[in-house]
Amino acid sequence: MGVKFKDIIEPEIINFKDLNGRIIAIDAANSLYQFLSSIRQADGTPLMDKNGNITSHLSGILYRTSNIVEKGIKPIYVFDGEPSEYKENTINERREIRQDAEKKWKEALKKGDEQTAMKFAKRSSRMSPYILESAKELLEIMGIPYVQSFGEGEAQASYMVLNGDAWAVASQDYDCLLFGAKKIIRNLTISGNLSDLEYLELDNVLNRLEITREQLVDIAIMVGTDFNPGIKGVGAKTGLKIVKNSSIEKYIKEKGITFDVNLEELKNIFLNPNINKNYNIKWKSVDKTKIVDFLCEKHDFSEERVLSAVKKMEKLNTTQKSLEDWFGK
DNA sequence: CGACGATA
DNA sequence: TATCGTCGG
Repeated sequence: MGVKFKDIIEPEIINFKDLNGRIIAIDAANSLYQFLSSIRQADGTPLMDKNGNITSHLSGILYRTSNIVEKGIKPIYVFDGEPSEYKENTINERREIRQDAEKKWKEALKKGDEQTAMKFAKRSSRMSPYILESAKELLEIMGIPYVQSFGEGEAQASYMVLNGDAWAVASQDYDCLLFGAKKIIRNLTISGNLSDLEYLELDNVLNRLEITREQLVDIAIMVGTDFNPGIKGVGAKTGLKIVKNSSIEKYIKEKGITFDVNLEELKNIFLNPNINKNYNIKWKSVDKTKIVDFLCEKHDFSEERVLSAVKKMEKLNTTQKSLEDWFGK
């Protein structure tokens, strides 16, 4: 879900042109979830090949990636590793929501209520090992690099920006601000009004709010994150006031609030995440034979459509870093 | 979500 | 050229 910062964040609107030549670290889990939940038929059934394998995510990766490559962007997909033990409650909660949604989806299908069916089908989306493996296989064939995180993908992607290996992180969640991503892009999609990409710079966010990243993390912990439930009644605006006029420590002491986890450890999930520093990034040209075999032969995609996406992919500059990333700001 | 054809 | 509706797998 991600931390609820909407009330204190003022994103800039940018255009695809502003990303020309840029390396973007894409939160893979975030993208895959979007594809799985939204690429569906009217009754909520995902796209599938004739063997019943889900292909919605493959469709999403193929068409979105080829589009952004055509626009001069060099993508890197960053996959999640092992979740923190602090995330257990969130994971269990999500599983229950999914299972409940699946039940309601099937019930609505029996009644022939497509709208309700679709609503619950979207919520039933599940990230299986097959989804992850097939996504990585497609990226390899497309010549798009991906990085396997040790922990949170957003933490890894944020580090990659800090380290100069990517220009920005693309994710719908604001969590990468907590992980220290200097630049963040939301709505990196081709649909939408072509120019409603949201852009955030961490330093601008902190300057405007007149707080430090540590204080932003404190706000998140009070609002609630994937790793802790937060404090009831504290939203982003209240949290901001607390860190500016007082502190999270003083506030919980005054209110007699106790966390059932160690506060410093919770902060460290964001401030000192476990990072895989041994990654290498290389763009290759798309393998036309393999992509046709994988998508058309194995997964029943239309060859005509795949080839037109392949054509867009051929714009990819396969040098390791773009000029902008060597010399740019 | 994004491709593609229809429509104007 | 822009917007809409339906299909894709």
